[in-house]
Amino acid sequence: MESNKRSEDARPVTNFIRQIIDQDLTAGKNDGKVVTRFPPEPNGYLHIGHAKSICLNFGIAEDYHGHCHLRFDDTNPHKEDLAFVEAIKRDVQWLGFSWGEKEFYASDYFEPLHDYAVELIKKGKAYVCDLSPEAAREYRGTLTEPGRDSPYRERSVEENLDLFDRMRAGEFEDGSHVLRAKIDMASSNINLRDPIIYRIRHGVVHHQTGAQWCIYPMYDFTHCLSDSIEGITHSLCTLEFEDHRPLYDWFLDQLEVPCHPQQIEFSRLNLQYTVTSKRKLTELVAEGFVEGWDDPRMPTIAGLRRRGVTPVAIRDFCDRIGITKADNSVEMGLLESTIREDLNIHAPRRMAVLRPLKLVIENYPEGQTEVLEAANHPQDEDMGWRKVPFSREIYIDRDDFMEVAPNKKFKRLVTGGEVRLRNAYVIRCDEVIKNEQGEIIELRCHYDTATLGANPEGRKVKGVIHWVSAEHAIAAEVRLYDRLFSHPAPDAGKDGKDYRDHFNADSLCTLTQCYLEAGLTEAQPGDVFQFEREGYFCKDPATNANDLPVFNRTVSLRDSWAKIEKQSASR
RNA sequence: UGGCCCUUGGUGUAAUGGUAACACUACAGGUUUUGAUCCUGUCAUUGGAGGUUCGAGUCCUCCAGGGCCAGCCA
Repeated sequence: MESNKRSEDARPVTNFIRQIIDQDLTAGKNDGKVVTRFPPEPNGYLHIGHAKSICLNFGIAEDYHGHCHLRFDDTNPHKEDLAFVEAIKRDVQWLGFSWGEKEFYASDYFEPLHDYAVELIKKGKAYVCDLSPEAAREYRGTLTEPGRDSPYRERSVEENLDLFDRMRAGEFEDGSHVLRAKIDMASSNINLRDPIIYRIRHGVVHHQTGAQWCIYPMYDFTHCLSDSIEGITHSLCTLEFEDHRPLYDWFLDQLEVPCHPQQIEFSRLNLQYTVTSKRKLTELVAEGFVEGWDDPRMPTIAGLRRRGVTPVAIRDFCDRIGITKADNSVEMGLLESTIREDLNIHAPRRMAVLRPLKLVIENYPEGQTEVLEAANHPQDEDMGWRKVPFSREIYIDRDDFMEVAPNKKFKRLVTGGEVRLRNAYVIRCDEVIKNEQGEIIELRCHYDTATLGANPEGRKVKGVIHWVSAEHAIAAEVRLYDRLFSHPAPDAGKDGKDYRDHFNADSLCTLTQCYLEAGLTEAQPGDVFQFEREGYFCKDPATNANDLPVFNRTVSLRDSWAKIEKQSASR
């Protein structure tokens, strides 16, 4: 069983929110209880930015022996879907968090919410407004000019009660009436300029409440009251809700509520070369830039899972990025680093040739097969050993051979040179066979029989390359992924460009003629291996058009040779 | 030209008036049957200017830069 606890020597995770909670606890606030909530709207899949919030909320609940509620913020049936509810639950669970019995829906509270609205009306703090959306916008004013009072602002309590009843009863059309809080049309905070708390929505079937309602409460009204009803102590949300906090507090101050949770805001995650906006991810799916929400290029939890990223890596990543109020731009390298760290420890090693080049060992007997032993992990004996067939004809990667070494640092196979075949023998290349176009199609080599598990005498062989036996290898498709966008901040919106303009057309590279070590036949969907010298690869749930197994590259190995090549190329 | 918020190495964070710490990246070495892993070392006087203080990344003032807000979205 994998532990989701941080290692002993790691410094404990702390942040300004945990410090506030610590202070609240010492002050004896909330009877010493800590209750948080993760409140997704079921209108899309969860992404890495949500993971930050999930780890924060569930992490705090765990560490303070409290609870974290999973609450679906389902007040806008127009955009929401039961399929998203299910996907969200699967993803939170997969990340390793459990909400137990604490699964809620804002729609569970539609009746009490309605009663709170009535209470507000009775207190003269809310009114039904007949202004059209366009007129309302005009009355609202701008950032620099105050708004004007609605002509319907001074309706009597009785009239408001009657009108609100009739809104609920379905007497009015969409957009014709709204219920608004009566606060201050001149406030410098636009959220306080008599915000709408109920709107009319006919003809939509809500995934939880069906056709029961034709009026739906707005976020600001719903959220604070849902928090209060559930006894949330700390309501953690992202920075864009900072301006809403006065409204959050206003509703709770006006109404007879069970408790007054504290809203605390933190900055959302910005991850370079991708987008963490549900709207944009929705568009990428809808417009066919990717194959779905779980496309391995997507920063969604489902995409990362299909890519082979583990929950441990994601949680570690969330620990490392921290929680602050500062705008941030996290490098993809940090995520990759946490992925590699986890996979390096846990992924069994295999050999796979992605761009095959045939190699014949001339002094190896035809028809002979030898079964060699290979360690599943070079540093972890407990992961055991496997058997790898070796024969006269093998495949190596095209990149591992050059007729002439480009520089003295090149350690792979060259004409007349020697190299170690990983887990096998040292070979020497004697001859290069080319086709009519001059392309290398085959290598003729000799092997040194004395070099299995032993170094050759009198000489040093520096290079080690991987291989597979041609006769025994299994054919497969391998998909290599690169960053989704070619710009570190694709959604910055500067220079008049749309994030779509930065889409990386080379984000998917499909290799259809790969050969894998025979034992990989038994790989199950979701299994992750290290293909030595290449990277980490995850077996995809599906096969390709030719019914071949598919492996997705989770992340490449760190590649210092590529750096050397790049440096010498730029010189 | 309104209100709210933010600013510590390339990046993300820590330091809660007392020697600027950690991780990632980068660079330089070492080990290695993965150019991986692992190990060692190097890289910031905290946006700017004043002020308070024995002492300021931390407190105060001003300035600069950045973010968010004018959905019947959340």
